[in-house]
Amino acid sequence: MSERDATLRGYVGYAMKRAFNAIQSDLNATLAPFGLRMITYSCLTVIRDTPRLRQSQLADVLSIERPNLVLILDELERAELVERTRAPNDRRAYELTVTLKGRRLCDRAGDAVRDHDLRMVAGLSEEERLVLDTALRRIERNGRTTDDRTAHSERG
Amino acid sequence: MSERDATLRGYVGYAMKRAFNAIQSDLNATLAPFGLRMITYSCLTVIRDTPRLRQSQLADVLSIERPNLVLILDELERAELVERTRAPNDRRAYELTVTLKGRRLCDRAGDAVRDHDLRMVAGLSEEERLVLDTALRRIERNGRTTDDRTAHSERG
DNA sequence: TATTGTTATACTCTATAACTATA
DNA sequence: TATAGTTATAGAGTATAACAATA
Repeated sequence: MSERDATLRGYVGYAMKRAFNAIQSDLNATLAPFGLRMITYSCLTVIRDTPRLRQSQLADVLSIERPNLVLILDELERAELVERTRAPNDRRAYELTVTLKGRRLCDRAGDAVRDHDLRMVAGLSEEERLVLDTALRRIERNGRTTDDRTAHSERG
Repeated sequence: MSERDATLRGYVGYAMKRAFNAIQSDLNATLAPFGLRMITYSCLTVIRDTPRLRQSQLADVLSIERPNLVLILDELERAELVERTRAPNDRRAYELTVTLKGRRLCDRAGDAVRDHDLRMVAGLSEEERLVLDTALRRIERNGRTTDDRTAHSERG
């Protein structure tokens, strides 16, 4: 049974896209009962873990553009999971905090997400999971270095 | 230096998203000089590799919806890389073929994509790359089985 | 009736420019 | 002048319903 995407299967990028689609789909199904999506769960978690986090810092951490974060935080605030409070020293900025309700939801959703994550790597040995994690970090890093290369060659 | 996304870093899915973003960004930069995107390159390659491929089959192979494929093929046909010809036995269907121009572009772009793919896994040993590939396939497969589970529980 | 390709449409995600209020 | 958050907007990518032609 020769697969029609045999050539593409030779690329790590193709396998990665298919694997990531599987994860994304299962994760969104996992989070839907909590009224969360991938990005809102990610924001909620980072805010809970980081005291006095500002919007621009959160955008940096999650590699999303500042304008796109605004609507996400509006959504979390409307759901009473997160609050924006003025920073005392800089009246331009907001400090982000989770509400009690937000903390509780984050905990419960976190359990579900951990289950989901384990489900996705089921059948892989502990060592294989370790190698996978190493490889993914390395690929992310390789991407940053080729970013630089591209930026330089575009400038000159 | 405690990272603010430490909790998220514990998930394979989070590492995968970041790694895939890096790949996607580098791949699109790689393909832009050829006038191609990830999806158009994928279509071009599968069509070149598969004689008498039909649109619905291509959509199945690449897991994209039939309506979305129409515009992609319009784009490839406008660029004179691919042709739609009526299937002799079934006048509803089209058979897809690459033109000579399409074949040549696919070859040249393929070289660039292979370079890109190797760049992304630079620093990983041959064994680590093998484990990575195994793991990604496994995750994709795990996603399909939880799809089934979801579908069943949704039905009853 | 079912299938192939198509149209129309809508929703999410992402990216950029320009604005406001502060610094 | 530069920065934090915001608004408006536009481009991808993705998903579904409904249609015409054909099986």
